[in-house]
Amino acid sequence: MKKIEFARETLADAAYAQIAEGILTHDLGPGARLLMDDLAARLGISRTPVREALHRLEMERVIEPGGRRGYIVRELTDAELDKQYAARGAIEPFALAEVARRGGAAAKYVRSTFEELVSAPQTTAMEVFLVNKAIHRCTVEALDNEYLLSMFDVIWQTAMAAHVWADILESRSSVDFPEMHRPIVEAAESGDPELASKVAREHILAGRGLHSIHSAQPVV
Amino acid sequence: MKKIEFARETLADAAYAQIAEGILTHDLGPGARLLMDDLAARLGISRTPVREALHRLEMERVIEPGGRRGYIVRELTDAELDKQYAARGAIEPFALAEVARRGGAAAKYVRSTFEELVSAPQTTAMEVFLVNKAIHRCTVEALDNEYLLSMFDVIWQTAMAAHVWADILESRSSVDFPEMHRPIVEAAESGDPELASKVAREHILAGRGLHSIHSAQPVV
DNA sequence: CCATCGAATAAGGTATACGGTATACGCAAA
DNA sequence: TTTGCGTATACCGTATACCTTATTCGATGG
Repeated sequence: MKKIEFARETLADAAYAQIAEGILTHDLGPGARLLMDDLAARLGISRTPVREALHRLEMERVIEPGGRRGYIVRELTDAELDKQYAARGAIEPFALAEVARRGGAAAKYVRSTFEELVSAPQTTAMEVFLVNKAIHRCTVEALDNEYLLSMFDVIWQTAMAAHVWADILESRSSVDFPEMHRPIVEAAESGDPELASKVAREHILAGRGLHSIHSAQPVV
Repeated sequence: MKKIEFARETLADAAYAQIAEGILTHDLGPGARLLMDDLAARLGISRTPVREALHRLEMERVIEPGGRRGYIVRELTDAELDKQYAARGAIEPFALAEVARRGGAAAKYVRSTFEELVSAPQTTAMEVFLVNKAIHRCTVEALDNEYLLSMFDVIWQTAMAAHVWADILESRSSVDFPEMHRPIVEAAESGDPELASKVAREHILAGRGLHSIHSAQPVV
């Protein structure tokens, strides 16, 4: 059941969602300049909520100030991807190990979330991104610690700007996303924190390798 | 030479700083209700920059929405302190271990930052907070990874609302803040990631214990 | 005294106007 | 052709007005 909460949604929230979607789907590609007046005209609303949405995206490091003229959609370099994956290394093994240590409800939560997500649609870049994020996020959610969640989100929000998700999708014939994550779930249920930490670290290392595979191909 | 950059400060930035200071110094105590119109009048500016500042503090979890009426300054419960310290456990041992692994410039940065901070003034709650934060933050800064830094800041920004820093200060006769952190620096220089991780974890555990000591005293 | 209803008020989201600053453009002089 | 200067324009931060919604308050009736 999906609770209807759109009565609480502000124009700023809607603007944020629209701009974020544009970034993820390449409508607003890397390096694109976002001017609040233009976006306001395009979205048919005033500048105020657009300004808020842009500030939020800035805080999430999805965009960066473009001098005196608006914002620029950030493009993640290889070096920055390395940093993202290093940061993932700080939190995801920690979280998975803790889930394994606790077992019980925490592990069950990871399992049930995974089973729901296995059959979720993954035909667009956005869907791939959201499912991947959700699978990893559930291992942190299971710990019921808002700080850990925010730390996770710090990384994954910016990952939105990593257009490599669409690129990985292009080579999907060689990548089975749900099955790649099954070891995560099994580790969560293992009761062995050391094993869980190891599985998470290896998964992250392998994930970074997927990006490398793409980078090795010529850009047309 | 200090570059003059105050021309870049907006009223929203100034409002943020003022409100944050009020929260840390108890002028705006826990549970206090912040209404943007009141604050605007008090600060002598319009609602717009105040609104921005409040949103920023909200995102940093220093304040939370108070239903339809403004924001409430959050008070950290014991349970939430536990979560903060757990989250610290994810990132600070990771960072210190990495500094130890790298050694060289990273370890030197931690040492030099520490030596600067040892003699920094620590007579007010704010000063104690800032120095403590800076010492721990430098172990993350040394890694030059903005994601790790943001993860660190996610925890420590909210810690601003932890008024226990002033309380710990009251019992300072039994706490030597700089010396408490010297093992951190030595671990950074040790070249031993496992040792560094252990030192960080123990330091965090001991730090949580300081809060407990306070909580055990009657509240007058 | 308590419950209900309508009006007033409080508070915030949004639209729009104003002003400041940086940048771009056009023109004249060297 | 290049450089410098003045003007116009672009863009954003801020102030203020307007509108909506929720809450509070006061009056009335049972």
